[in-house]
Amino acid sequence: MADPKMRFDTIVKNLRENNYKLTPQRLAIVKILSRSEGHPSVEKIYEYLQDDFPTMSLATVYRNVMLMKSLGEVLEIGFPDGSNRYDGNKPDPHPHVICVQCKKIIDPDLSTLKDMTEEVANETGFKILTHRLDFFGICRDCTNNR
Amino acid sequence: MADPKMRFDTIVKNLRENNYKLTPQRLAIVKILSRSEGHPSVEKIYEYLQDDFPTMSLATVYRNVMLMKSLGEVLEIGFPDGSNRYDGNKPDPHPHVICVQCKKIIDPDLSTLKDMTEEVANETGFKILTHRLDFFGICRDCTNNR
DNA sequence: TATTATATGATAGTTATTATTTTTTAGATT
DNA sequence: AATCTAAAAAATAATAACTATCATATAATA
Repeated sequence: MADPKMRFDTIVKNLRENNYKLTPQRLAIVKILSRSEGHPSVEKIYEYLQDDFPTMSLATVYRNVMLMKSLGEVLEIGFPDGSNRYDGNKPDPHPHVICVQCKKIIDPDLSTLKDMTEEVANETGFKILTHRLDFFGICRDCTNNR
Repeated sequence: MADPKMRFDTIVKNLRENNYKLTPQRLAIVKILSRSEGHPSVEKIYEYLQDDFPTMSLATVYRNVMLMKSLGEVLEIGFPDGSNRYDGNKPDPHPHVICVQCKKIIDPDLSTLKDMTEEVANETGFKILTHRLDFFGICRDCTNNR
C-alpha cells in the first residue's frame, strides 16, 4: 500500500497543474480516495462525508471520482452487477480477488504474473490502454460463517 | 470457436436435464447464443429476433440469458459502462481484447497465459469460482479510420 | 474586494436491468 | 386428442446506479 499522505499530495499536485479548484469537498474526497480503505464505492465515500459535509450532494462525489479517474488517479473496479468500487491508493491496473458474498476486495501478490500487454498488442494489433485481472470467489470468512 | 450446432445441442440437453421447457423463443435465443457471433448484448439478441418473433419481450431475452448463465452455458462480459455482452460459444473464462471505440471483442491466443487460480486460492484463502482477464484498447480499424 | 470561471447542491432524466401481473403454452396426464 | 398445470411469455412498472441540468455559491486571481 502506498502512503496515503503521499498519494494525497500527488493527486492535489495533479489537480493544481490542471487548474482544478481545490474545494473543501473535493479535498475531502481526495483524502478518502488516497487511502481507499476497503476499495470504497461512491455511496460509501458519500456516507463517510456525511459528518463533515452534511449537505454534500451525491452528484459531487460522482463528479469528483470521475475527475480523478480521468486524471488517472483512481482505478475503477467494475462489479458484475454494474456497481463500481474505487482505488485511489494504487491507481495502476493490478489484480483483484473479490468475494462475491461480502464484496470484500483483496490485492493479491501474484509473483508469477507477467505483463501480457505487449503480447496482446502484437497478436491483435490493438493499442492497449489498460487491462483488468479479477478473480471472483468466496473468502475464508464467508466460508466459515455458515 | 466451438461448433455452434454442438453448443446448441449441449445447451438444449442441459435444459432438458433440468426440466426447463423448450419454448420456441427460448430455443431461438439459445441458437443465437450457441454461435454468439460478435459477443452480442441482450439488446442485440432482441433485435436479431424481431423478424421471427415480432412480439417478443425484451424481458424474455434477459430471463433466458440469465438462465443460461446460471446453468454455466454462457459467459458474461461486463463493460466498464455497466452494459454486458455474452458468449455462449465459449462459456468458460478466457481473455478478451475489447476496443473501447467500436466495442469489438476479440479472443486472443495467449500462449504464455498460465492459470493463476490455484496460486490465488493458496495465497488468499478464497475458493475461486471464476475470473476475468480483459484488455481494453483501440483496434487497428479504429486507429486507421481517423 | 471584485470578478469570473468553475464547483456545488438539488433534482430531473437516463440506461440497463429486474420485478410484477396477466395471459399463454409446453409437456404431462387422462 | 382433450385437459390440466406449472412454467414461460408479454407488457409494463419499478429499481439502481449513474448522468445531466440549472440556479446558486465560491476558489483563484487581479
